[in-house]
Amino acid sequence: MSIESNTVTLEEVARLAGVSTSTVSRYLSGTHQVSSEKKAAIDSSIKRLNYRPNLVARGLAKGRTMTVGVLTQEIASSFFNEAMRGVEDALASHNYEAIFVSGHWNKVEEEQRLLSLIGRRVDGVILLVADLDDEIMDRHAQGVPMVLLGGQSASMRVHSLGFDHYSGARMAVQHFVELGHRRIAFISGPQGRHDADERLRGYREALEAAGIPYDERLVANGGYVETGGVTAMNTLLDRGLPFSAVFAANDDSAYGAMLAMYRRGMRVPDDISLIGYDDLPHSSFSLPPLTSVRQPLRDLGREAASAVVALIEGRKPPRATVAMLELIVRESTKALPVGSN
Amino acid sequence: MSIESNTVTLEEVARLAGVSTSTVSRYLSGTHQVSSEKKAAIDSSIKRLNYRPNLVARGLAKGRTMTVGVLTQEIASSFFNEAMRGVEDALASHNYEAIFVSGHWNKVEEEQRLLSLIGRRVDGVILLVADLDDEIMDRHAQGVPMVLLGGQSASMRVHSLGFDHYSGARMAVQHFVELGHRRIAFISGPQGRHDADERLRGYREALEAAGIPYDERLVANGGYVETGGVTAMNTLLDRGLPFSAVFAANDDSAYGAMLAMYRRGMRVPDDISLIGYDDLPHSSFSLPPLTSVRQPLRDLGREAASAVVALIEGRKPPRATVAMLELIVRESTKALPVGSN
DNA sequence: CTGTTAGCGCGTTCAC
DNA sequence: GTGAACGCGCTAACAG
Repeated sequence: MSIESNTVTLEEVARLAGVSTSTVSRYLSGTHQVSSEKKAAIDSSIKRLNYRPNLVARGLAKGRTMTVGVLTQEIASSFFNEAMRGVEDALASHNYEAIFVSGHWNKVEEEQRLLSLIGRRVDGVILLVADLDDEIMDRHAQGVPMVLLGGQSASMRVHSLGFDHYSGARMAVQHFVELGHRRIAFISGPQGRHDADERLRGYREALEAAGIPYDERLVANGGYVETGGVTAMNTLLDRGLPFSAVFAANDDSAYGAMLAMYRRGMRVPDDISLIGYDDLPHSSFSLPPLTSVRQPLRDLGREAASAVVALIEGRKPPRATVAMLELIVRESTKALPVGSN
Repeated sequence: MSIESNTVTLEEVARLAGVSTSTVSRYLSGTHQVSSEKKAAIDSSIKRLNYRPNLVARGLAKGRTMTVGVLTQEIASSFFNEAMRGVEDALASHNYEAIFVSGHWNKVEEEQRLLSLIGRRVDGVILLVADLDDEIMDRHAQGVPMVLLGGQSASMRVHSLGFDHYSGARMAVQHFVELGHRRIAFISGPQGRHDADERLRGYREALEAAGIPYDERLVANGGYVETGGVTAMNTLLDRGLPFSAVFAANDDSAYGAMLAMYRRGMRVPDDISLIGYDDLPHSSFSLPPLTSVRQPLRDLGREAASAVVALIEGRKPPRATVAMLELIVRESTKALPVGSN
């Protein structure tokens, strides 16, 4: 029978075990040897009292909390899920723990949360696609090891782990080209956001590399969201220019595009081929299952975690092992019959 | 220019301002009046040193951390998103903050995370659909105010805020009945899980209420996941019994069902009508947009938060205001032509 | 109103 | 190996 109350302290454990608090502390942290008789006494004492170390006190005493804060946008988005898993995994293997807070795509809130994390004295911070200004990141990175995952900070203090959006976009377009498509439209993401701009650039340069002139009338903004995808697809279709393929800057806008086509009675890939980006879990189950560019989110999360830990421990973060982008080919793309177009 | 270092303490602020630490502390917490000259001195001192209170030390001193821990399953799932937002909102209005950790649907991990939260001395805990045994919840609820959102604990100590899965299921089936359907299949969730069982019960009793005999051959397990939905739908179809409508225990399995039909060239709702449960954000964009049962997740999250705060402050949690379930009718359901079936 | 003195629970010297 | 004493940064009595 364990005794109740959550306010059992190390001191009580020590008293019951007939030893000093230092001994208990040492035994718990495993830093020193402790005679086996005392070990036993302490063990049973801990069990009887149902003792749980007070992490707050420990944190204050050691000046380290063994936890890293993760600032995400929407704490629940399938996009972030994989990355967070990677972060948790890697952290756990280093005996650190992650706590999550969310910024809700709002700069002000984001900074608040970041400050709160720092106030909690987390040992490090991982910014999962932050929207923060470089200057702000830089300022706060003075106080705590910080890595930015999925972005590129100008600050020397923050360790950036970017995604290669440019190459991913090129892969997608190139796949269309290989299938014989030449009239390829693009549903872009939010202008001004680095990742969105890079994907657009990839689209343009892949076209160029294939000797296909860039035509801005074949580009419409989808803002990375489903409704935007619907609108963009309608815009594209209404402009009346022919195209046989569409590359959407992310899967969500691709879903929207599919819905727009569905409403018009058009079929993917028979009428138009479609490729998305991010390879969300759902993309295996859309109608039809969507061809998409997959980023090794989990691995990237792991790397981010390893990087903070390295930073925390005063080492320099390992060189990023270039994670491989992958085009997951499903059923939304189809070769263009020779001679058509 | 603010000075660097994150190790600025209250004491340094006090010294620079020429006052005692208590005065600074009091000014910061606003518990006592402080002369306006000192206020100014402290303010400028804080600014110059770029002081941030050490929340760890504060937590130790006060015995309260002003934070509640939220244990979720998949930290990033659209299902939990709304609920978490509600939790954050309500908590913020009470000056508490939320930190999230995830149990990954794994009992062992779940308990670990819970212990970690308690070790961090959070003032309260919200279990967002926990898988924990009643006994374990009960044990830990001794030490900290605990509310279970989306479940029903046998423990008197934990404040349960259940969802009304039963009624939701009845709503769905009843809608089918009103549309003239009588051969209604069901894709069930994981057997043994309370919510899944309740949805099944709702399905059965709604049938009964409509004078339709329950036929277990019209039920197949989808396990709440897409792949399960595919399998279940195939099973149902392969059994050869006629049915004109399918109620899936959640949206994910409904998506799977749609894919299975798509593969067979069947159309929703022309060949078969379909209703899901949870009304995930994506359901507005599936092909066709899915009719689904929506739970007021955000409101429930708010209630959970208000309940923990009440518990923490020694009040008794307000009586749950019965949140309304809603059937969101989209395009996956269709009336059966009179005389058919 | 404000300074002084004690802790909060734990890790960590420093002696033995 | 082990205990005593001190300190982490802050709040909370206790006296003015």
